[in-house]
Amino acid sequence: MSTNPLLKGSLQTIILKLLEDNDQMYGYEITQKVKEVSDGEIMLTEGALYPALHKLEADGFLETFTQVVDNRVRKYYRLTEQGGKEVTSKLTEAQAFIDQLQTLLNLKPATK
Amino acid sequence: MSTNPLLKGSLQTIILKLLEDNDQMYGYEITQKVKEVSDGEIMLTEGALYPALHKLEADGFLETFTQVVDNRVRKYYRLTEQGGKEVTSKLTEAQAFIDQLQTLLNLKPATK
DNA sequence: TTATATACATAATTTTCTTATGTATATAAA
DNA sequence: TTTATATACATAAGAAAATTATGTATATAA
Repeated sequence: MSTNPLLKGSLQTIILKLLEDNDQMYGYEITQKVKEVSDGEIMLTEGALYPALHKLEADGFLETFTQVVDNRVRKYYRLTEQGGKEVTSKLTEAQAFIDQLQTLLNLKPATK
Repeated sequence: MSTNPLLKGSLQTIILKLLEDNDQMYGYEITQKVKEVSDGEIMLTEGALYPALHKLEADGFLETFTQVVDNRVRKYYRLTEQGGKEVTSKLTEAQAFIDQLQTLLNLKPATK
């Protein structure tokens, strides 16, 4: 439960980037990966994750296939070609945002 | 206009930080300052700004007073003591968020 | 048998924006 | 002179994107 209001807006970008690095992932795996990489600080809630995945699929950025493992269904997501382009675009946007925010908040790391 | 979905959640922090640096500011002045510092890339809309200011005041972080300049009313905002503490808290949170996001998106500047 | 982990999903609600609209004065341009 | 732009506030309608709460179902550890 990230309780961090600043997470708003960055979820799609995080999902797309993970799928660029990992080729194919299923929802639960994404939550665990984010938890792991963020040292437990960012916990994706299902109520945010699944609708976000569905929207990215509806927008044509992700495609899916299912697989049964241990009698449980996993729904895997993979980037489409359009999704691949979208990652680049979203990452550029994210970098610009971070730069602007750091400038506005005076959080720029000292230039060396 | 900023159209940047990543701005979501950072507006309050931006306002509080500006008021930490500038002692007292009025709404329109804040929009111009943000525009200036961000090289015109971030345009605060009134529909976002004024409700945010009102909420920060209702939460006890800001206090107000009005002044008439050239027959036009300006509503100035200033940090309360509680607001002063809130800035520190929000900035810490913002820094943590930026760090996590950069890690997740592999945007960390190379460590030297 | 009970709690926790794995795995999906949706509904109700809240927060926080965008867009549109409204009021009003000052000043520069046509 | 009247029209556009800038200054200055505000709110309402609607959309986007979360949180919180539920719900279903299986596997495994206590």
